[in-house]
Formats: sequence, structure tokens, C-alpha cells
Amino acid sequence: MTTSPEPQVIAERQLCGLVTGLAQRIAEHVREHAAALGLTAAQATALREMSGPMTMRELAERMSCEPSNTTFVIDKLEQQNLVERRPHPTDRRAKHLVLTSEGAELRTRLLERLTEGSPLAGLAPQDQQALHRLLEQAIGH
Amino acid sequence: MTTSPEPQVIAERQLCGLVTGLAQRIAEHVREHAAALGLTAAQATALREMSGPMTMRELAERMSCEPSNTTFVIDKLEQQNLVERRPHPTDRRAKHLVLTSEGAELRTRLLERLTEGSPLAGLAPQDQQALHRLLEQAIGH
DNA sequence: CTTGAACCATTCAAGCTGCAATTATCATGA
DNA sequence: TCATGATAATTGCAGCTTGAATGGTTCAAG
Repeated sequence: MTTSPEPQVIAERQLCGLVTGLAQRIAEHVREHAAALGLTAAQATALREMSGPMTMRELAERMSCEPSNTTFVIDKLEQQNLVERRPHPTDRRAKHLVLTSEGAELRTRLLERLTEGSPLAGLAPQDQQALHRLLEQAIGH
Repeated sequence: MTTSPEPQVIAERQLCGLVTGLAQRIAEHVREHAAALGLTAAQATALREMSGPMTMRELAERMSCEPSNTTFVIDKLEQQNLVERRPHPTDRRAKHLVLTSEGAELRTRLLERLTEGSPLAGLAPQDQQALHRLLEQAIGH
């Protein structure tokens, strides 16, 4: 009936499971610290990526999600007075996203928190470096 | 003002980005092959994990999601006559999930597809092995 | 037998996400 | 100038996911 899968195939499946497992742990880490600051994970990710003024599309690329998604998330952040949508200086189509002083202050607190107890703490620096190389190669630099 | 982050911190952030990036690529791979079979990614994951009869909770653990989520996903699969909810032989609280013949046939086709063009094909077997070790260590054996 | 704690599945509300269609604006070339 | 195609953001819709109740069931202690 079903041909039993080759060892190589099984190994790849396990590997996929490990990668997604670690990714879930990282996401959980973000979620916890975000919740402690009254943010959802998506809102925290947006805040984290807002290192300076940018457009909606630029933020979407940094968050690797659809622009329509950032519309939703920025709506929430704007309701909390953390972000402002201003007209873009040179392109009337675009919005210029700017952190309010409150938003900037919350962002620094978030970044501080996110560096604490990293999900990768179980790895020695040299192992992290090795992991970095392998992941880059897997993705295709 | 803001103390500039240490190199070690920056390295960990990059690493997190790489892990989630690869995880997204894996998810995309599943999504594509699922769509080709008329399934959503979540439905495909459920089907993939159903290697035999199991309860809702067991499936939730395999999919690493909440039980309420599997209720939703199994609803969809049941509507397509791919899965049946039967009473559990020994525990009247639980449901016994069983693939229909149609579901079993689709599952084998899905597994075949998922092994094609793995997102980890960019890595030599020995590198995959190294990655495996590092990920296990990062997660904590 | 009865009680109470633990457990299974489900429901519901809220939020996340992607895709397609829409509107406004930009930029290019005839 | 003006038409045409590309781009920025938004809206609507459908599906995914979680977390907190809820109702039925099991199990062990009394």
C-alpha cells in the first residue's frame, strides 16, 4: 500500500517541526511581554518595527504581512494614542506613521523587556552563530 | 538617552528574525500544497497529523493549538466528508476522530506533495543534522 | 451512593490574517 | 495635456486562533 517514507524525508519533517516549534516559542515570548504592557502580539510587533517614521507599506514589509493587516493594527495603536497617522511630506497617497511621545516611551520599555530572557538563551554564542549561518543558508542568504 | 544595544542582543534579534522567517516559509509551503488539494493550511495540518484515530484533545496537542480550534477545523473537514466524529469506545466524553476512505486517500496525496520541494532543500543532509542538533538544544532537549 | 475535582468537547466573543476590490494619487509616455 | 498603468491605503469578506465560560462525563474519596 503506502510505501514507507525514506529516512531523509522523515528527518526533514522533524526539522520542520523543530523550526516551527522554536518560532512558536519566540512568538509566545513576544506575546507574554506584550501582554504585560497591555498590548497584543501584533501591536507589539508593529511597535517594535517602528524605529522611525515610515509608511504603512514599509511597516507591512517589516512585519512581513499584508498592508491591510497593518491598517487594522495601526487603527488599534492609534486608538491608544501610541501612533499618529500624518500626511506624508512628499506623497499624498501615503501616510506618515509617527510614534507619539507615549508610544516612543512604551516602545523603549518593550524593547528592554524583549531582550530579557530570550528564547535563545539556551544556546551559547558560538552555537547561535552556527545557527545563524545554517538558517541563512536554508533561506538562501 | 537610549543606550545602544550590545552586539549580543542584536545578534539574538537577527536570529529570531531568521527563525520566524524560515517558519513562515515552511507554512507557505504547506499552504500552497494544501490549496492545490482544496484545503486550507489549518485543514491540511489537521489531516497530516491524523495518522490514526484519536481524540480532539490529542489532535490539538499534535497541532499545538487550542482544543476549541480543532473543533472549528474538524467541523470543516467533516463537512467535506474527510473525517468522521464517532463516539469514543471507552470514554463517553471524548470523540473518536476517524478518516473516511476519501479522507485517507486525500491524506496520502497530501503527504506525497508535502515531501516535494521541501523548504529545507537548500541544506545538505549533514547541515540539516547540525541544524537539528542546534534547534533541539535551543528548545531544551 | 454521593460529592467534588478533573477532564472532554463545544460555544462565543474578540482579535489576527490574507485576498480581492476600490479610491485616490503618482508617473510615464504619446 | 491627457491617457494609461502603477502604487498607497483602505474596506469587506472569509477563515484562523485564542481564552473564557458551559454542559456532560469520569473518577476517586468519603
